[in-house]
Amino acid sequence: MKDTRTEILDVAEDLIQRMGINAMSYKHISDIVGIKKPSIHHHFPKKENLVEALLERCHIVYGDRYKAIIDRPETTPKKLRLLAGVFEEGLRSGKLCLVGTIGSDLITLQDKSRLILEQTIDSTVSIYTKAFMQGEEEGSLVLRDTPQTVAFTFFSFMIGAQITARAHGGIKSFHKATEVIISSWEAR
Amino acid sequence: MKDTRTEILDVAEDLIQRMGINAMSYKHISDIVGIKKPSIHHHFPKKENLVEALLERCHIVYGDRYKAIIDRPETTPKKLRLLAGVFEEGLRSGKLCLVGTIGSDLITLQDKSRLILEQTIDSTVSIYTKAFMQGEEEGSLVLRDTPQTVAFTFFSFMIGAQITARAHGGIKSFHKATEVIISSWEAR
DNA sequence: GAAAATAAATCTATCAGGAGGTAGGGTGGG
DNA sequence: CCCACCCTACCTCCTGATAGATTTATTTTC
Repeated sequence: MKDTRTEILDVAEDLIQRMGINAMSYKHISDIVGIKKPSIHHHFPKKENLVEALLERCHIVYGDRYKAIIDRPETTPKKLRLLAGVFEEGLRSGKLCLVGTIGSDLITLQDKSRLILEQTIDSTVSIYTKAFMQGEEEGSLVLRDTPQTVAFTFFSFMIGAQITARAHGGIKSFHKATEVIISSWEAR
Repeated sequence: MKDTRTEILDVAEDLIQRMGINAMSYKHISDIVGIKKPSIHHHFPKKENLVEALLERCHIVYGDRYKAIIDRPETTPKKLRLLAGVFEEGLRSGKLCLVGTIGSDLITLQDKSRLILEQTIDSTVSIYTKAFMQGEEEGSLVLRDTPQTVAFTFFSFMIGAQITARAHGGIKSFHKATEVIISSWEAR
C-alpha cells in the first residue's frame, strides 16, 4: 500500500501533465485520492510546496531513468530513440513532460519552484550530453556543435513535439519528427 | 485609435503568452485596458469566445508573417533563421508562441478552440513546408525526410525551445539550439 | 440641419461556484 | 501520552457570468 503523500504526488503529477498546473486544484486531487481537501494541506501546506516536491521528485526519477537508458549497451542513436520513447509513452495517455507544462506557466511559479525547474533542465541536459559525447566518440553521430548544445536542442525539441503532437497528429507525428531529428545527427 | 475589441485581444494575447491561459483572467485584462470587467463580456460573452477569436487572429497574422519571410529573396537557411527570429523576439519579452502555451493546456479548451489550434498548427506547417521544399530545390538544404515532416519538426522544436530557454539560459540558449537544428539540415 | 429613434458600448451591482487556506476537533497507533 | 493523520466547518478572495440602468454613437425622420 502506497502512503498518502506519495499518492497525492502521483495524482497531482498526472493531473498537471494532462491539464496544466493552473487548472489542477486540491479539490481535483482529493476527489481522486479519496480524502478531503484539508488533508492534502496537511502534507503540503501550500500549493507551492506540492509543486516543489513534485519537481524535485521528477528531477530524481527521470534523471535516473534517463541515466539507465544511456548506460545501456546500445548504439547512441538507439539510446536517443529510447529517450524519445519516454516522451512518447507519456503522450500516449495525453500527458506532457512536467518540465514542459510547468515551464509554460513559468511566471505563475514561486522563486523556489522556478529554481528547481531550472536545475532539472540543467541536469537533464547534462545527462543527455553524455549520450551525445559517446555518440561522437563511437562515430555513430556527427555533430556540428558541442554535445551540451545538441543535448539542450534535443530536450527542447521533445518538449515542443509533445505539445504539438498532442494537439495535431498524435504519436505518429511525434515519432516521425523524432526520426527527423535523430537521423539528421546520425553518421552515414 | 485602436478599437476596444482589438485592444482586448492585444492585452489578452500578451497576458496568455506570459502567464498561460488559465492564469489569465478578465480582471487582468480590464485593469490593463482600463474598462470594467463586464465590458469585456460585451465583446466576448464567454472566455472561450475570446480564445477562439485570439487563435483565429493568430492563425492569420502569423501565417502572413511567415509567408512574408518565406517569399523573400534569400537563401532558405537564412529564411529559417528569420522564422526563428520571430520566436526569439517573443522570448525577449518573456512571451511564448500562443500555440505553445495554449497547446500545453489543451485539455481545458472547448472543442472549437481545440479545432482552431489544430488548424493553426496544420497551416503553419504547410507554410514552413514551402520553405523546406525550396531549400531542397535550390540545394541549400539536405533533408532525410519529407519537407512536411521536417517542417513539423522545426515548428515543434521552436515551441519547445521557447519554453526551455525562458526557464533556463534565455535567448542565448534559444539561439544556439536554433543553430544546431538549422545547420544540421544545411548542405555543406 | 435639428430632433427623434435606434443601436452600441460601458457602467454598477450582484451572483454562484471554486480556488487556496485555516481552525480546531476527533481517532488510532507507537 | 502524544503525535501523525484525517475530518468538519468555515473564511476570504477571485473566477466567469448576468441583469439592468446609463451613457455614447449612429442613423433615421421630419
